[in-house]
Amino acid sequence: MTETFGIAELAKEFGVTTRTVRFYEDKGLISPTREGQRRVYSPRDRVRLRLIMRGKRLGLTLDEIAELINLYDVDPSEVTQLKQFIGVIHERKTVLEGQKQDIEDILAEMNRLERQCTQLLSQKQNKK
Amino acid sequence: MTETFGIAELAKEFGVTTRTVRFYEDKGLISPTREGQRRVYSPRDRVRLRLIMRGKRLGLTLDEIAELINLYDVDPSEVTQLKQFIGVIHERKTVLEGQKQDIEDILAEMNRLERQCTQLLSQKQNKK
DNA sequence: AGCGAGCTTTACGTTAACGTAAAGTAGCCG
DNA sequence: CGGCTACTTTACGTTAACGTAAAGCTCGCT
Repeated sequence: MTETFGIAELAKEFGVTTRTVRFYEDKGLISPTREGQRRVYSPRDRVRLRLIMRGKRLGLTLDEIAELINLYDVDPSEVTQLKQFIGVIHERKTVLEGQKQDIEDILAEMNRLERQCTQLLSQKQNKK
Repeated sequence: MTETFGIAELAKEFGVTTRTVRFYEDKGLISPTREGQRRVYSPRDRVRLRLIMRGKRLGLTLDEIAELINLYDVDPSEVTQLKQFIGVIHERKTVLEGQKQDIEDILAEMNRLERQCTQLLSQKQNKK
């Protein structure tokens, strides 16, 4: 028998409210089982939550996150599906590489600004 | 005299509506001058718009983007401000490096999935 | 003078992603 | 049994980031 989790437990682990976790269920992002009326989450649900959080850190909408997550559940027996799948992956990769470039640009600028500042600061410190 | 731009011109260039451009002005992100009643945008406004778009691609809110943009306008004469400034830069860098890591993780997975798919696909192609 | 194109302000509408409050249930503890 | 705690459903509220519609200026053309 595999480990299970309660809703409060998972919410705390990921730093969100239980409302949020239920909301993601409404949106079809996770599908916990029930034990009586209570929700019971599997390790798989937990992995999905982790993926959701990662997506959110990147500014994806829940719909986009759903599309990404569901990639893992594609049936690899149909050739047309496989081709579509590869197409989607390509699109996603393009966007992500753009984002990565954006980040590297900003990081470079930040580093430049930082150097400039520390230098200015040490100048002032010395003069005094 | 330096180049100027109309609102429709800039909107088209960045793929947004004029409403959006005016909205950013309301939020204090850009401050075009007026020529009679009409808005006139400088190259500086254009640069800011470019920065805004980059921020949006990274999933930042307009408030966060404003904070970032205003970093460029800090007065470098006050030591306390400089120190604060360096602090903000540090925070930003941490977040960005996290995002970058997220992206690299997903990209790695995408590549794995892609290889797996193309391989599956060529197998099916050969068997037929 | 009339008119259309392009701009303006004003203001109400919309969507996503939850927050928050109300009211009910199920299990355990003294 | 009463009460607490943790969960549940239902439903209305909120914020960000615009969309969209209405009504009015101004310039240039015919």
